[in-house]
Formats: sequence, C-alpha cells, structure tokens
Amino acid sequence: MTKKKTGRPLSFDREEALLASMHVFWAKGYEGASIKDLTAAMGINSPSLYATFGDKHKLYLEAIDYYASNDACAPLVAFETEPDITQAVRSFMKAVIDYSCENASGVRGCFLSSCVSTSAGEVEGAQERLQRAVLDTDARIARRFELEKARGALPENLPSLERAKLMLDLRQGYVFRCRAGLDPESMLADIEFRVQMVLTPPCEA
Amino acid sequence: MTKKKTGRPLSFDREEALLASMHVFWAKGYEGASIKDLTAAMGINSPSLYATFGDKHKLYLEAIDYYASNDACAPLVAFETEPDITQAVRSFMKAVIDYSCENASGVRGCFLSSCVSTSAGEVEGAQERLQRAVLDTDARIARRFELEKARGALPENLPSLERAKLMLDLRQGYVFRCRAGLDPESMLADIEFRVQMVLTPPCEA
DNA sequence: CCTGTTTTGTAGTGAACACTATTAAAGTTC
DNA sequence: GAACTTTAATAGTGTTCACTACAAAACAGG
Repeated sequence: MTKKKTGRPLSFDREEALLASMHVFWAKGYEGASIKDLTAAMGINSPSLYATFGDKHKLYLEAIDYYASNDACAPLVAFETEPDITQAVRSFMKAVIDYSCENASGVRGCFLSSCVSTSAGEVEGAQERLQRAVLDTDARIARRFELEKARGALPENLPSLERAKLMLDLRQGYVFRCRAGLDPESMLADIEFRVQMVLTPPCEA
Repeated sequence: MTKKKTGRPLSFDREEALLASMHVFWAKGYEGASIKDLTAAMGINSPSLYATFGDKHKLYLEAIDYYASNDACAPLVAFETEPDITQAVRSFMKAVIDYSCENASGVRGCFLSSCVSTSAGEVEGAQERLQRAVLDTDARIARRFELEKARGALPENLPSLERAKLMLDLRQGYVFRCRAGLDPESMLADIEFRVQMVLTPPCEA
C-alpha cells in the first residue's frame, strides 16, 4: 500500500497534525472548518495535507477514528482508572463537566457530541463511526460494572448495560449544558445524586 | 420600524418559510446550509430571502427564536398535555425517541441539540439563545412537578428542579443515540425504568 | 557529490459561496 | 384605470471554497 522508497522525510508529526485538525473540526464543525483553518492549526501547507491525508473528508474520518480509538475521551479514562467504582463514576461525571466546559484546547463539549453528531446526517461515514463509538462505550462501561459485580463491589441485581447507557446518556446532558454555556457549579451540584442513581439497584420489594 | 405603505403583498407565508429554513439548518447545520439550499426549501428566490430576513445569520437566529417560543418541540408539548404525571413523563420519553429518530421532515435529532449546539461556539448569538432555552425548559418541567406536588400527585420530597434537569438530560442522551442511528427499540426498552427514576423520591431512610 | 525520490512553498484552478443591482411584474389606492 | 409602491426573477458581483500544477529544496542511497 504505502510505497515509500527513500527521500525527504516529513517535517511534521502526523499524529500531532491529526490531533490539531480534530480540534479545528471540534470547534467549527465539518463544514465550518476550512482548509485554511486546518492547515494553519496543523502548521502545514495544503499540499502536505492532501498528500498525507487525501482530502478534507478523509482527514475528518481519520480524526474520528483517532478520537475513538486512542482514549482521547478523558472522562472515560478517568472512569476506568479509578479503582473504587463509586469514585470512578463520580470522577467520570466530574471529568465530563470539567472537560466539556473548558478543554485545554479551548473547545467546549465533546468532539463526538458537538461535531460528529451534527455531521452524521450529511457526511458519509460519520454516522456509522458514531454508532460504533456509542455501542463500544456502552459495552466498555458495562464491562466494568460486570467486573465489579464479580468482585462483590456491586450488587448482583444491578442491570449493567442499562446503567452503562444511563451513565453515558447523563454525559450527553452535561455536555449539552456546557455547550450552552451554563455554569459548571450548577452541574457539579447534583452529581452525587446521579452517582447513586447509576449504582443503586432497583429499590423496592 | 416596518414602514409598509401599500403595494404588492408577499407571495409566500413568512412563518412557513422560516420553518422550512429551520429544517434545512437542522439537517445541514449552519455552515452546511447554503443560500441555495435555503431558498429552494423555502420556495423563494434569494432577493426575497434577504429582503424578508436580512441575511443568513439573522435568518438563523430568527429560526432559533421561532423554535424556542412556538412549542416547536413536540416532546415538551406531549409532556405538558398529558394529565397524568407518570404518563406525561413516559410520553415525553417516547416522543423524544419517536421524534428524534424520524421526524416528519426527515431530519433526525433535535434542532437545538443537533444544530444550534454545534454552532454555539462560532455563530454569534447562538449560545446565549441556547442557554436561555435550556434554562427555560428546566424551569418549565420543574413547574409541572411543583404543580403535581401541590395536587398531591407527587411526593413532597421530590426535588423538582433536580428531576427536571435529569429528565432533560436523559433527553439529550436519547437524541444523541438517535442521531447515531441506533435502534429505537433498544431505547424504548428502558423507558419505564427511567420514568420511575425521575419521579421516585430519594429511597432510603 | 551526484542521482533519485519525496516534501515543501507559491501560486493559481474552476466552482460554489453569500449577497445584490436591475428590471419586469403584480397589487393597492385614489 | 393611471400612478405608485413593493415584490419577483434574472443575472450577475467579488470573495472564499476545496483542491492542485509546478518548481525549488531537502534528504537518502550509492
């Protein structure tokens, strides 16, 4: 496939440039991100972009794949890193809010929620990637719950997948609110209640 | 302001055209919607668009305002129409899924979630309108809960605003999943659990 | 250090963009 | 029905869009 013999090496880091492009898409959307915007942020000229990534569309899809498969979603990492399950859910929620309200790169929300989701109807290949990302994340969270149930840290009657989906859906709510510019404090306030909601099994006879 | 004396009347319905433009923005996003797309859907020529709405940006803001203040959000209407509160929440959830997965106009998701939210960072005036819409909706739902508590249909210790925000956030999750092309059936499955979650007060001693 | 290969940077391609000047047509009013 | 006002439709405006020829430059191999 990649028929590279010898010659001048790339003067920029491919992965770094890809990440930079993702932040531009994130901030401006697929249509809103111009090649000029992209190349400026990536620190390269347009011919390099086309030689390296094909075209705008391919670059976009690659950025999605990169995000989905490189633990680019900080809250999920926080969730999986934390040993105590209650603390893990709590950290996830907190990370979602912190991360969504002011990311290091200045963009708000979540790449998948705020950008890819919008383009899903128009940009070919976006919806299917989004769908797989959602299903994968559901499963990933549920797996952790199952693990904790096996360890005895969670009650057996907790419906893992149902609660995993709940946790992810609550995330969408937070991301949306951050995107709308709402005060993070107001969101942090009811985290505790939601953590219990996710982890407490059906509470009646 | 509007200095209209006499002359030829508009050959199209202003509100109808505005609604049509909203659906285009909804489907394609702000940047993705071209004047050509808009005028085609609105059934008018571009000079009429500019004469009537100013420019693309003003048209967009007006479309947002229209959506926010004209009960254009079907699920919310379903929620407020249904007399029984449990059924109201259930209808809301169901409407969100039905409405988000396949709208009459062929667009998926929600205008605010899928379009305005993305443009909030770039299009002037979008974020503030989005924020007000979220806060208003929170309050609107909470008001209904308060009303039901006064009627005795809901327990006094149910935190109205907290549950209102929860209900709206769950909505974002559903909308997102619909946008990702997930199967509606899988979402309809755990509605009942979520309805109880919204309406059941904190369940311990 | 010369040949070959690849990446750069400049400059520019046609097409699509948001937007408008202009003219013809359609109503309203007296 | 003539005068006036306003909208409608055509046909453009300059600008920006995604994308690319082309030529100079930078490295690898011998």
